[in-house]
Amino acid sequence: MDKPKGVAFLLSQLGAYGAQRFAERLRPLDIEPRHVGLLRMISVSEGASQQELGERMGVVPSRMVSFVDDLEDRGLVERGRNPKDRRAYALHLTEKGTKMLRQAMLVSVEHNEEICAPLSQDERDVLAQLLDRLAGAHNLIPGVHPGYRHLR
Amino acid sequence: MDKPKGVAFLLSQLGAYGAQRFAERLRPLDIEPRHVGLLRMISVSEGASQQELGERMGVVPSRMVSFVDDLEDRGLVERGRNPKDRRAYALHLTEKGTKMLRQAMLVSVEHNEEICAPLSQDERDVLAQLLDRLAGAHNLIPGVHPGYRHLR
DNA sequence: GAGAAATCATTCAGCTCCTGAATGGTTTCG
DNA sequence: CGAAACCATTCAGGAGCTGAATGATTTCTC
Repeated sequence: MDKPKGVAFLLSQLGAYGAQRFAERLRPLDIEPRHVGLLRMISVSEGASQQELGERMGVVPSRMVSFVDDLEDRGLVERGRNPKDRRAYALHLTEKGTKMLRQAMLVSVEHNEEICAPLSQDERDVLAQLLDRLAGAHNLIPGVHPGYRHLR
Repeated sequence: MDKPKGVAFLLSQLGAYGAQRFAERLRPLDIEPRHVGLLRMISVSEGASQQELGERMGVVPSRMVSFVDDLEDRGLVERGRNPKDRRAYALHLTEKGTKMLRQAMLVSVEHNEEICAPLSQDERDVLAQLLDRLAGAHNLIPGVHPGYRHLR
């Protein structure tokens, strides 16, 4: 009765489940998964404009506005002015934002541990390597995906 | 510079990407990924009620209504009356629905092939086995996940 | 250098999706 | 029989996404 499920199907299932669990784990920090990537992106690209970041993450400008609004409302990022170009902002993390990112990274590690728990260390390595190959071959960049309705 | 990405992160990325690609492949059939699971569920549970199916797939009754509406509008399923219980429907596929499911399964196989293309057959087997272990250990049932906003 | 074109951020209307609380008809329980 | 449980449905409310405008600024072009 149990047909062997395809890899693509399993990836969708596990990806969706993992994202959901990660969101739950982040709840005490009052942020969501999508915010973590943005925080991280800002931290490695201090002073970038919204559009620069949006491009790298595959997020259209109008969406970026509300993402950054979210983080600014929480006091995690600041929209600084760029003296070279007064149209664009120069985004950077506040102190609170830096701490928050650090917290979120810890949560992320815990979460990863939970997901991998059923596997031995060797198996995790094998899995990580295979997934990395797939991600590379399909040109996946670490970004914020547009919301999408999910799974069969 | 390239930190090794966690398994959980890769799963989310690949799951999201795969779901998106699958949706694109289904577009010519005028259905979406979520419909495929429902068609499949109905086909293996002929005459089940909406609530039965919803329970197995983790979908609340009010959502089920519109899912079934979608399929009924496309002429793929019929809401038959259950003579034993006139509150509940007895859902079953129309002939068109059966054909559609068959088509969708073909698309699904193609899609899986595309996702796995970068890997050798042996590697696919290893990957499938590891993912299956994870899915089992985390109690994932093949269902329609509630929509969720995705990825950092 | 002045006017035209491109660029950055923003707003907004319109759409889809999801949830939870009612509602009506039907069955089952006591 | 009357009360409670149950199936499907509707509906209002909220969240998220998109694409087309808009205003401010910069860059291009002659």
